[in-house]
This record gives sequence, C-alpha cells and structure tokens, in this order.
Amino acid sequence: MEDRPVRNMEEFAAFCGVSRPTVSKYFHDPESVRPATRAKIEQALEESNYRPNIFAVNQNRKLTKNIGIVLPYLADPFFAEIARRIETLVIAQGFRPILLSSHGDPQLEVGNLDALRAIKPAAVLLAPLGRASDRVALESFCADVPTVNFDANIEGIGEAFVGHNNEQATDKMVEYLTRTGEPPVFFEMRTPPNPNANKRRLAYIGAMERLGFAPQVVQAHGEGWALEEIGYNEGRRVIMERAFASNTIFCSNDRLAIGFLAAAYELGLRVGREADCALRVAGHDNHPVARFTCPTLTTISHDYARIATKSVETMMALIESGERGDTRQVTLFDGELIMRASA
Amino acid sequence: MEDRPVRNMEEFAAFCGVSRPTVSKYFHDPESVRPATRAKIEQALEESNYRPNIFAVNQNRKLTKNIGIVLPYLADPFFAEIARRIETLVIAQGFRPILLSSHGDPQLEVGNLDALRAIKPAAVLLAPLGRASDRVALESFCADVPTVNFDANIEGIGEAFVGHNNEQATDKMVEYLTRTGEPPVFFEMRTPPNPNANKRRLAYIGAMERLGFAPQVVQAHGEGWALEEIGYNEGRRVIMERAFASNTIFCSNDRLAIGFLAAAYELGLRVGREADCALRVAGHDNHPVARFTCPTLTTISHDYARIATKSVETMMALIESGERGDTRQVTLFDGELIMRASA
DNA sequence: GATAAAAATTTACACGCGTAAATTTTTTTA
DNA sequence: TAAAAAAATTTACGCGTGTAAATTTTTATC
Repeated sequence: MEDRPVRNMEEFAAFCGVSRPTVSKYFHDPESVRPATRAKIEQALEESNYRPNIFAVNQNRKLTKNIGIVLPYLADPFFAEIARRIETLVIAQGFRPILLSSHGDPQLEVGNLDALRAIKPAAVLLAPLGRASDRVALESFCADVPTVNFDANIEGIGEAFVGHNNEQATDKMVEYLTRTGEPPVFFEMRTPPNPNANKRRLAYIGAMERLGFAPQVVQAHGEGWALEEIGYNEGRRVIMERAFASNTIFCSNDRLAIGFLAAAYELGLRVGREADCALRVAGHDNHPVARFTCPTLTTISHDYARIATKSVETMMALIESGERGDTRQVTLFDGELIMRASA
Repeated sequence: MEDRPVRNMEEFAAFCGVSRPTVSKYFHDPESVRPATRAKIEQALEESNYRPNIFAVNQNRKLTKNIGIVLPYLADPFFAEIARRIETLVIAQGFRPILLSSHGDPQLEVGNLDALRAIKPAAVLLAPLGRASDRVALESFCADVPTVNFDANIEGIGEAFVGHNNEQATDKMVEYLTRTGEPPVFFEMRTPPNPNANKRRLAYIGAMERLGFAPQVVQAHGEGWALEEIGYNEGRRVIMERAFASNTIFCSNDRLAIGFLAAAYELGLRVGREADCALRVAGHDNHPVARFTCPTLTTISHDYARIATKSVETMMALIESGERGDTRQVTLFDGELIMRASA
C-alpha cells in the first residue's frame, strides 16, 4: 500500500500508466479493455486501493446501479427473510441493494420512495403496506421509476407483480383440514394491514362453499402490526366466549396463530391432531418461528425462493429492456402444505 | 405544479427570484437566510417540486448526511427491532440511515463497510458479527470513518461502545432462579457467533461461585445463526441424555430458549414454576416473540430504548465535535428481569 | 435620515467523472 | 510486411452543486 497519493481517477490513471478515459471504460465494464491493459489497472487497483467516487459516477450516469427494496415492516421476520434473499440476488447481479422499511407507517413509505427517487435507482422492488398505502404517491413514483410490486398486490402499481397464490394455498389448507378432521373456522383481523388477508378470507369462503359447508369467519379487533399480541388477546377472548362453531381454527397468518397458540396454552387447551386435543390450529406463511411453536405449527409456506428469484429476474428484464411494458404481468407461486403437529 | 422546467439549482434560483448561492445556503441551513428569502424559496419549492441532486451535493461536501447502520443478521427480530429504533432516531436528527445486514457472513460485513466508505457517511453505527469478524478490516474502516460500536463489543473498534450489561443481567437472573428455586445450569452454544455469549458464560460462573454453588455449563453443538434449531436439536439431545445437574435451565439467549422449549414440549416435559412442572427455563434478551412462547418465557430484557438513544447521541456528538476522542467510552445499560411463566 | 451591520448577489473556480471526436498506437489479418 | 481493424490516447466539454471573494443591496441602530 502507498500513502494514497491517488486522489482521483486522473491520478490513478497516471499511477497505472493508462489514460483516464480507458480507466473509466474499465470501471464501466472490465471486459471492454485489452487484457494487458486490464491487468495493469487491476494491479494498480490493489496497490493503491483507489475507488471511483460514487457520487461523481452517479451524477453523470442516467442509470445508477442502485436497486431500492421497500418493505412494509422489517421487524417481521417474514419480510426480513424475503429481504435477505432478494438482497443476495441483487448483489449477485452486480447491483447495490438499498433496503428501506416503512415500519408500518404510510408517511414513511412515501418518504422512502422520495428518498429513492433522489438516488435515481435502476429499479425498485416494492412490497407496499397495502390498505394504508398512499395510492396516489405510489402511482406517481411508479410512473418515474421502473418498479416491481411484490408480496401485497396493489392493482396498477408497478410493471409487474410477483407473489403468493393465496387462493390455491387457502384451498389446499381448507381441503386438508376438512378431509382429516372437520371444516375449519377462519380467524383473522377485522382490519388487516395487508391485502393478502382479504384474498385469504374470500378464498376460505369460496372453498368452504365449494365443499358444501357453511363458512364461519371470526374477526379479531385491533390495528397495526403487533399480530402476535392481537392473536393472543383476541384468541383468548373468542375461546372464552366459545365463539367458534368448530374446534379447527385456520388463522389468516402465522403470527396471528402464534398468539392464538399462546392463548390456548394459557387456557389449558391442548392443541394438535391427536384425539385428546381440544383444538386444531393452522396458520399461513410458514413464518420462520412456526417450526418452533408448541405444538409446531401446521401451515402453508410461501415459495420464498421462487418469489425472490422471479422478482429479481423481472426487475432485471425491466432494466435491460429499458421499456415500460404496456401490460402488467402477474405471477403467483403456489404454496405448499407444511404438516406439523398443530393440525 | 409546472411542467418542471426546473432542472437544476440555477433554474430553480431563477424561478424563485433568488441567486443560486443563496439557494445553496438555504438547503444547507434554512435558518441561515432572511425570513423573506426563505419564504420565497419555500413557496417556489412547493410549486416546482425541485430537489437538489444528491450526487452533486455529496460530491462537494466532505461530510454527507448519510449514517451507516451495519447489523450482523437482520432476519433476527432482535436486531430488526434495534434497527427500527435507531433508524427512527437518525431520521429525527435529519440524517439518512443506510441499513446494511451482513447476513452472518464476515465477507459481506467487509463488503458492507467498503460500500459505506464509498458514500462518505458522516458516521457509522456498527454491530459487528463478533468472533467471525475480520478484525483488521474493521480497524481499518474505523480509522477512516467515525464509528460507534454497539451490541457486540470488540475491543478497540469504534470511538465508543454502547451495549447491554451482560454481567449485571446474568447475575440478576442467576440470583432470581436460585432464590426462587434451585441454582440453574447454563445452556449455550459451544461456538457462539456473538461475543456477548462469552461474557454471559463467565458471568454465570462468577455468580454461581459467589453464591457458593458449582456452575454447570452445557454446550450445544452447531454453527451459525439458526439458533432456534440448534436449541431444539441439542435441547432434545441433552434432555434425553439427562445431562443436567439441575432442573432449572438458564439459556444463553432467547432464541436458544425458544428451541429448547419446543424440544421440552415435544418430549412431554412441562415447563414452568409450578410444582407439577419438570423444568424451569429462562432466556436472555427479551426477544420479541418471548411473550408468546408456551409457556411465556422468563428472560432479561435489553434496554432497547436507551441503547438506541445513547448510540445515536454518541454518534451525533462525534459528528458535531469532529474529533476522534483519544479514549474509548464504554456505556452499558442494565437489563431488567422479565418474570413470565417459564421460570 | 445617515451610518453600520447583515444579507444577498455576482463572478469564478473547483469537485470527480462521463463521454464524444479526432488522432495515434497497437494488434490482427491477409 | 503492408493494410485493415481494434484499442488506447489526447483533447475538450458537460454534469449540478459547493464555496470563496468582492461587491451591492437591504435591514437595523441611533
């Protein structure tokens, strides 16, 4: 290492005996210069630890290598897991992921989009808050920046949507629960923060009717993202009020189910599919902790891997084509039934 | 809104009838211009939705408004929660948080620091991987960028450290468990990813000896960050091998405890402090899901709020003073005993 | 209303790099 | 070995903003 006399690309070019435009070309695409030149530059790179100034680079490029990733609530391990996968894929593509969480706050969501707009990202992967989102702001953003919508589908937002097949997944669970026991009731939030919940309720009702049973939806009060707590409090309430027409409870998502399981445990109700159990409980999402609940939670997994891969692929296609497609492509991946001890 | 003829600060200055340097001054500090001028600018700002080009701004400033936040593993809700609080505080200070997760990978940690170096952050809040971290790379980074080390203390890294008082917290739990039942054994990973674990083991041994009991440490095999799984697999193993000299298990952290609880449940062992329970289990961290385990987990909370606040305060002081203190200030916040059903 | 102080303006250069055009050098092909 | 093709170089300008110095205008003080 030197004493870093290399302060900019001009000096660096001198340092390695190459002209500045050639160095610039190298950084844009190392393959585009002659191997001998490339070797000289890369050797100098190691000896001087020079790096191009990101701000100067991006100022002069229309297209940066920044990829925005916006999530509704990062403290939810479900989103953290998706983010982890997407980040890894984005880095592998040679782009720089910028991860932003809206922390459940619509204003912060808009703020995040503003911040992203300012750094001219090549594209953005957006998992919106959903019901609470400022639709106008999202639309205005998507008009400026190529965006792929994932997780929560908001009609008309983004060039494409990639997500989970709530209908198929819900059908599968209802069918399974019915076949191996009795038709389930559906336990959900009255005002869920995420639009997937509505799809799941409708799918539940549809599946029950198709099977010739009367659907029963039990709704939990409460707002926000503290889903376990709502599941616990309201689970406790509805169990004590004996509000269920069935002993099989299909929760709209795993976090609600985790709270519900805690309530059942505390009230001394044994949960599981054995004969001596008072309740069967199932969830939806295959949340990272669902494998470690007591009992372990029967649920439906998202195809994390394929959702992440397809989202990034779609995004890359958007970037490379440079076109804003006229049709909004919707891709849904089927969920898989994860049979565990709770149902 | 106009058709945005305003493409840069020059045009914007013309648009609001003020000179460009004055506009520049306004963006640097709105208070520094005369109220009448400020009003003119702010009105124009609303009418034209012009925003300064971030890249051009940062190119010419030594100090950006970027604050790097580096976490070891974002998919862990514990870190996600800390991140959420710190982000909020950083935004409130008028800075822009850049959240990066190392995903448990030392190379990615170094990569994250390189990426941060490139954007000239005003300061960085660093929660290192710990044992696995590339110490040399971290030191080199801290020499260039004002850094506050938090969560996992690595001696000599950062201008200051802010974290959890593992000794005090461990003492408190050992004392509580002993007083209300019997002296605990300590359940931990043999090769924990995080240095806090070592502090906790030593504190456990110290506390036991002080109370006149023989410490017993039971170590789980396994590497990485899948702590629940390790807690489950190894918990199952040690329970079946009857490796414990006590029926009170003090787990090194909550995620291990969550896995352990799942193992105990599956093996039909009732956990709790009632007379008919076979085991008492305690954790450490007050992980977000610890309130919803079965039974709910007795643990020790970090003072999330104060750790986040102090970290950001320390960072702001660093930025404002512009000095690199000669002494490394270490601040530890006491943990609080959270008594729940498991112990 | 004159004077001092404060604020805004004009002018000019700097930052670090992208990139185009014309030219020169090197490599490939015949 | 000469001609053609490819790559590198030289030169020069542009990007949008920070910022310093000198000057002019506005505001505050008496």
